[in-house]
Amino acid sequence: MPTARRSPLTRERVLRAAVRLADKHGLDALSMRRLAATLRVEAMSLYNHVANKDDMLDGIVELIIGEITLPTPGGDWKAAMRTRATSAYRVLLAHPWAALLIVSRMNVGPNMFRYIEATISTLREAGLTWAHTDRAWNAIDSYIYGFTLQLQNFPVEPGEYASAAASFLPMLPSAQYPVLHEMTTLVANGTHDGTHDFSFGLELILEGLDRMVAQARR
Amino acid sequence: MPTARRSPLTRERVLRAAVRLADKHGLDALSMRRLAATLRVEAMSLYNHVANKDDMLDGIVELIIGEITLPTPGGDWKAAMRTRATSAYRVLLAHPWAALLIVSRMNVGPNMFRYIEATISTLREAGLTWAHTDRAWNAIDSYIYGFTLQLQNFPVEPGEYASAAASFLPMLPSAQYPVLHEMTTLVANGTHDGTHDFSFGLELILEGLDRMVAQARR
DNA sequence: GTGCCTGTGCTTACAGTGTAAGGCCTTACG
DNA sequence: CGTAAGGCCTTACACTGTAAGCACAGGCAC
Repeated sequence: MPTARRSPLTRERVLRAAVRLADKHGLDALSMRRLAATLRVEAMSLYNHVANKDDMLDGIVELIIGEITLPTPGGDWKAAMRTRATSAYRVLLAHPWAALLIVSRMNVGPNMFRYIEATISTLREAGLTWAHTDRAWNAIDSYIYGFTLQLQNFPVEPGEYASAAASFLPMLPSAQYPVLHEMTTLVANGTHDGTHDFSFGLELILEGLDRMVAQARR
Repeated sequence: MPTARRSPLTRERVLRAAVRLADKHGLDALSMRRLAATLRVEAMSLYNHVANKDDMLDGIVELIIGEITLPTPGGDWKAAMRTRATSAYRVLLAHPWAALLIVSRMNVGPNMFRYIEATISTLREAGLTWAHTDRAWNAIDSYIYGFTLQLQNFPVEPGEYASAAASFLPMLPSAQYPVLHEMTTLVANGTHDGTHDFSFGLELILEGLDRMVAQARR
């Protein structure tokens, strides 16, 4: 008698389920037992498809790196890098666990390599030296990851900045923190919106690089 | 008969021991039981001085934030921000667990508030609007944390970049990753050192802000 | 002194973690 | 049909954070 056959586990299915679980319930909820449960399987069965938990985490990072739009070398390098950065930013927001994993482990995989290759070849074709390419790539990524992490760590929904600021004010006596107090008051007022702006710092960096390129051409 | 009295536990002593333990053996080794052991005490005794592990982690972040040199408002704002950034960078390197903790939790405490106050008042006195102050502060910190995390995550000691690059080369066939392959070859050669450079991106951001200030003055 | 309260450190216990070791059962192939 | 391989399972272990409650000390009021 054919028992109700479930489709067999694969590395792919395990990783996709892991991404779904982390997206929905956060990185802390992503334990081997819980992940197994979502696949209607016992924890140890996962180990037939991933070497261990670290391998699984590496796998889901690789998966979502593949979601980032690659910059295309050869055209407008600034636009390409902007596209890349905002795409990465969007992907990191869609998978709020990802930025932390990326910055806390070594990521080596085809998707990551493709991502790097597209990035540095774009910068090279823009006319940057090897040294500048390396540093530019690093500066942009530092900003992307740092910005995203700070944003996600900030436990206030956009649209609630004013009310959150108001509730923070009592902790910030103006005698000790005059400027911080004033800024918080302005946010509570609605005079200053206080929202984070990803493109601000990104453009600062891109424009700085642009000047470098222009200078090198002269 | 007076038993050998050990000095009593305090929050201060607990937190300092936690910093020492994390510095020496990493964040993963910082468990309540191990921390208690270094103080010759049982794990549960710690809970008389910290509310729980999260509270303890918040405490050690506050402690090391206090180690950062504050920027002094009023003088050369760019130099002040540079000093602040490099001091923060050095502190984060001295406590390799810190950056990850900072970007993965809300930090509220007097040291953190003082740090923010000094930062934004310096930027305000430089002539930036509230909006620009907020964004500038955020951009700089994003870069600091992102850069540090990427650096610490990169498991190669400075001085071993060349040999590490050489051992990576086989993973990077030039057919698929021509530019990445070439850059890695140059690092293996010693032609390009491949080291990370904190000040590169920092100066990009500071110069961008400088131009904003100049433009606003006109 | 006695009684009491408070605070500090301890023991025990529980639910949850990653994963090593090994057993069973289905499938594929000779 | 017999055998081998592999996927999934159970069991077990060492470790985690921390709740509950005990033991004992010091300080205070009387």
